Amino acid sequence: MVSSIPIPRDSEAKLQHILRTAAQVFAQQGFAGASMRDISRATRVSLAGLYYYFENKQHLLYLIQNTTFTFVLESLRSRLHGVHEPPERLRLLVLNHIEYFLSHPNEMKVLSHEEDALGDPYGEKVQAIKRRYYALAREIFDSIAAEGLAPGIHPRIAVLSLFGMMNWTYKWHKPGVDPDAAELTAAIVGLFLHGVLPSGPEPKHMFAEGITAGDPR
Amino acid sequence: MVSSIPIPRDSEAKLQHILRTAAQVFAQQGFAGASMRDISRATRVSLAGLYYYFENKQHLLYLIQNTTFTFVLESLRSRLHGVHEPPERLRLLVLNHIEYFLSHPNEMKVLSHEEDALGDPYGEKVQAIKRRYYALAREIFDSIAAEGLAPGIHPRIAVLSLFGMMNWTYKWHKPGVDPDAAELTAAIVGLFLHGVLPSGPEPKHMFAEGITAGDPR
DNA sequence: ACATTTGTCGAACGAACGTTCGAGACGCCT
DNA sequence: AGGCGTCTCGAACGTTCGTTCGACAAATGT
Repeated sequence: MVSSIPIPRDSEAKLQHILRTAAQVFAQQGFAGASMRDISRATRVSLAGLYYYFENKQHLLYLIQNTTFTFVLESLRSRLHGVHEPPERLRLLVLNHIEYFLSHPNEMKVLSHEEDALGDPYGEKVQAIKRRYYALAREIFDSIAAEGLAPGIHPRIAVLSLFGMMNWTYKWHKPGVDPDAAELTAAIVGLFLHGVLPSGPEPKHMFAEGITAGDPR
Repeated sequence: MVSSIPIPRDSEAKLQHILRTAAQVFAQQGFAGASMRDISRATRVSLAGLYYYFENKQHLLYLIQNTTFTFVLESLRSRLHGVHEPPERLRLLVLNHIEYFLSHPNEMKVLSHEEDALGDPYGEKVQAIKRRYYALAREIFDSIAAEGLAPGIHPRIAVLSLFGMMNWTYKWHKPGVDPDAAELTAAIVGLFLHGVLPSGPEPKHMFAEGITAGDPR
């Protein structure tokens, strides 16, 4: 199903309308699976008219990915400004990511799902932003790790696993059923820092091998 | 790049050859982005000849997903047989998943990436296996949670985050550079159960072993 | 008033798509 | 030898693909 918002007159606004709608189509059908005619139909812009706003189909995908990724990255930067406590910076990273994911699911799905779909005039530019984003996350993680890290944790694996948790949400999160951004952020940060097991001051009896808990059914 | 293994004579073996090679093509170009002619070229089977082995393109994708998923699920079942300690069962779940991921990256990428690409004669069947797989994971998690859980953890989110960590690996894991299945499994299980921060009685001065792991990238 | 820029689109292009058809080659039974 | 499944494929079908072209209306500048 496709939105039927009246098309704005202004040109810049119309481009934004096309990007939003195209993101929806790409999210539903995939980049290769969606045709320019599908996008023409969804946007109510004629097939030829679309090419006034971008050079070709790949360029359209690039515009979606670039504006989305740039916004997420800049939004994170501004949120981090003036915050120096490493755990809070981590929380802001996850919150920023998840909030955008839940409020712009189409764009984020396109960003996650069509990572390799972009050829190499455009592909390299998106990769560059991605690397800056990862580097920032890695920086935040390292400053947390400086205060002490669980033994045997590779930083690279830890950070990529965190991205795995965050980016996978688009496959399962149902708005209204699953928790909202704040709660989901708390869950993921908690899981990432402390895991699912209680790690408090009293570890009770560390799990002895022999214990067989009752089968849940 | 595409393999050039001599084509086997036996028919069942040739089907397997087609499934393996097609998985490679789908992994590289996506399901919608790969044409039957691409698969014909990669398998060295004529375009028309392919249709002796399956009804249409969707059916081909179904065969790949179904055989892969069935194998992973059955392989896990047999590994779990006779093992009753919840933590070890969790470890086997992750190990089985990661091992198959690293040894059959094309098939697993197709499984993760083309989840919705299947129309509804076939789609429902794959979904059914996926639900059984998730239910098994959820069962294992619940038996772990029965021994005590960190406060504020939703079981559904925890399990899906675990899948997120595991399934995201296909986006970043480089064989020979990143850790092998055993090590990656240990990292993910550790992360999932205890998080990245040192748990237990001594919160500080844990300068442990993970320090040298420079990020190759 | 007029020339120019900015948007918009119907119609068409050649190429590529998934699928089908009929014919033929091969091995195996009687 | 002859018939019969099994397997293979060149050639073609109709459809859809991304993209281009030229025409044209409305706004803008002078």
